[in-house]
Amino acid sequence: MRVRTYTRHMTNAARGRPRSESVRRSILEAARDLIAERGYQQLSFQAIATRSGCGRQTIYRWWASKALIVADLVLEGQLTLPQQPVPDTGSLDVDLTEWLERITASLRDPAVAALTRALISAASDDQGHAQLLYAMTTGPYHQGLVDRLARGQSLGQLREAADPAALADALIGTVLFRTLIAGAQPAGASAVIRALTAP
Amino acid sequence: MRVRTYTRHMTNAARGRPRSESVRRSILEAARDLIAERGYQQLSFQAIATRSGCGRQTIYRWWASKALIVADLVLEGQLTLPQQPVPDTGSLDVDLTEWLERITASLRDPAVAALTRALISAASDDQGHAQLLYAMTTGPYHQGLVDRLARGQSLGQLREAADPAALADALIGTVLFRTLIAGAQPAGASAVIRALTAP
Amino acid sequence: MRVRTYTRHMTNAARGRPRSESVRRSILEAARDLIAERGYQQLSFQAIATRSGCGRQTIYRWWASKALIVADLVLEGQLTLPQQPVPDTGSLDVDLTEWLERITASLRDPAVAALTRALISAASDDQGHAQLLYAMTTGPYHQGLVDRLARGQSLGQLREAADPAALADALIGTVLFRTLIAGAQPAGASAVIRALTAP
Amino acid sequence: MRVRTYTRHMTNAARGRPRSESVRRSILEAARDLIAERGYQQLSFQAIATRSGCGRQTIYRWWASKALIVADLVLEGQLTLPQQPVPDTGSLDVDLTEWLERITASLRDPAVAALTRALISAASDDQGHAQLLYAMTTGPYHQGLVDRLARGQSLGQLREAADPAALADALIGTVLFRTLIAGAQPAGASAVIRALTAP
DNA sequence: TCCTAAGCGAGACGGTACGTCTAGTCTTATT
DNA sequence: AATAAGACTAGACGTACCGTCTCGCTTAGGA
Repeated sequence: MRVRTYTRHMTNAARGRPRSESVRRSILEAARDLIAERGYQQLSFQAIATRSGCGRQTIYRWWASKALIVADLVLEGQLTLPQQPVPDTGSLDVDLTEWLERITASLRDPAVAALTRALISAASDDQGHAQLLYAMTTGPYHQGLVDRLARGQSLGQLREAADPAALADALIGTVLFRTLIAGAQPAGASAVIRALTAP
Repeated sequence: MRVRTYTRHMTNAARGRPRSESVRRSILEAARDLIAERGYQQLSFQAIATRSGCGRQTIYRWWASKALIVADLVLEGQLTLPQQPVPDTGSLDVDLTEWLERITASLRDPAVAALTRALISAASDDQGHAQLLYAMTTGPYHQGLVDRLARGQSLGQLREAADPAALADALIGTVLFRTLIAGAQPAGASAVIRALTAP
Repeated sequence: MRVRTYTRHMTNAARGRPRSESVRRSILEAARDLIAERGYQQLSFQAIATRSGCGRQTIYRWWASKALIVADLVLEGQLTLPQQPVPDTGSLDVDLTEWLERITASLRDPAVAALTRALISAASDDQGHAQLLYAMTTGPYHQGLVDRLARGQSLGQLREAADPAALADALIGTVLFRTLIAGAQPAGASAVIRALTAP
Repeated sequence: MRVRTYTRHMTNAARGRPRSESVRRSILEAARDLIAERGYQQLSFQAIATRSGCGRQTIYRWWASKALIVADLVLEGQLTLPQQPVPDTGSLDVDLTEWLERITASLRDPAVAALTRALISAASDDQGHAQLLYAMTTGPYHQGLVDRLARGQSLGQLREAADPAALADALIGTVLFRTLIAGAQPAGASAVIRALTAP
């Protein structure tokens, strides 16, 4: 991920023609669109170059693999599970179910599903960056979930033995796995919520 | 998967040289070994043919895609999460934790991890066969988990509101997702178990 | 040069799809035309494939380098100095001058010049095949010249000390060098002839 | 070849930073060494820049093509057939044979052969500058040969009908052609000498 | 002493071609 | 027919150069 840009900052030399920001954006946009249209597996450097109108070498110069392009898409915020804030109506049960519904609704959009699936493929593809990509994918709403679970726990809506961070991970994992890989409704997550929050 | 073989049975004509079973097995074995060694993404028809010593066309004749070869590997029982029976010592908490430990232990074997990851990639790759591949992957131990959860529930070790089938799905999903994609320890699953089974 | 075809003959197995003669010819024709149009240096596997309508790999399968394609063009007789028989009117002086004139006339055709220059470039380029290419280039008329010189010598029109084979080489070398590399009229060759044959 | 420098003289403005003579020399030296090591075909602007430590643009600024760099190498005297004076012992036959031996001996040095071959390639490559490059290559010893031949002719060691200039050209052409392109011993030239100078 | 013009190292950019690999399809002889 | 063999078109891979284009820095007059 822009390791070279980082190096530049280190040496603060800034020699030579500066990197073109517009080219960088057009590459990321082309990659995003191609993933949405045909999926991560079909994505190729060639196709990105053709679509974005740049030379193939320009992509190789900045990204070592498809997985790292996907990582940059995440950093750009162009590729995440939609940022769904967890509501707080006072009832943990109701709020988690509502959040779950919103997440699954947005995953019904083929483009969003394709982009998220790309993240999973990228992580599965490239074990060296798996944790990075995983953190990028789940990070944004992990914290929101943890906070909401902890608030519910302090009100006695979640038993003491439950670890909010672990539960948040399990909920996200279950949703993504069921929805994107199994291609099924994430009924399990909803049931888990009920099992956890039942009095 | 072997659609043509099926057609044969229908028309019961069976003219010409019969399909070679030994070739079929050597192809599947070659595919299995190549997945274990280099992963699903790197798997190619070419490499399978070379390794198994058959002609490339023979593979194309019987399998339309890499994903369907993986499906056959599952049918052959050469490619699944290891068949871990859920123990029953009387304590649901202890038994689930034990099962979880065994599963994660077997996933630490790189070959097993690669084969399982291949199933996930194949399902993610080929949406048309996603549910089939998903069922093949999780089927073997899904039922065992459901049974054990139901027994615990009847003994009051799991609250009434929890649906054993949904919980089984969530546990499996969480384990696979965390272990294979995130490349992390499936701490979440363990915590979920504690949260669910705490008195 | 068609080493693999030769191997085929050796093992006389002839398994698999046989090589397409029409493709082979279209490749050689495309190469010949491209050399005539743009020169040997500009010739590329890419361009040959595009022009002949074949896949690039097909060319790599049969020829390891541009130089060897040129060698095959020679074997095909599509690429030589034009086959000019040395006349025999009885006067060595007159006949050699006549032959020289015909050769230089045909080299004034840009296509012929380009093809012959390609042979020289190929030999200069690829030291490993230099002698082969040289023999291919000069072979066809070398013998004719030697014969004519020997006949003249036996009639006393060429001094005894002159070696016909060496003189033939020198004449050809001088013509090609002057015409193709220096881009000048091969006045030298004509003068050498006069010097040699003067009484 | 340094067209811009010439322009400078015309406008006698000479503003801005003057051309660096040290950079110019390091570029020519790098080109010379690379030709000696890997040949003219493999020579690239890129490699010259890397080896000489200058920017690529600096080379493009002053030379339009590889062939013109070679031309400058000749002007610098860094790239010619070795300057072999033609001896004069009184016997034309002996002297020419001696000269021929020296020339071929120096061409046995791979670096000298590579540099000379580069000149031929450059001339063959770039028809626009062919005569220039040819003149640069042969010029230095052409005159020496002509002089020696004329002296021999005046002593009756060479028949009257022979044109010294044309014979010099033929000798040089034969040597270069046989040695550098055919990769063979220039036996022909030696035989031509004997044929010409025999009583 | 500043200003302006040009040379220079560096390196990004759109390209073309390389040589290799794989995908699918096809055409042989053999089994 | 199925099989091994392998040629064929197609196209992606990652690399190397091409020729062009900015950049910041340097080095010289001339103002």
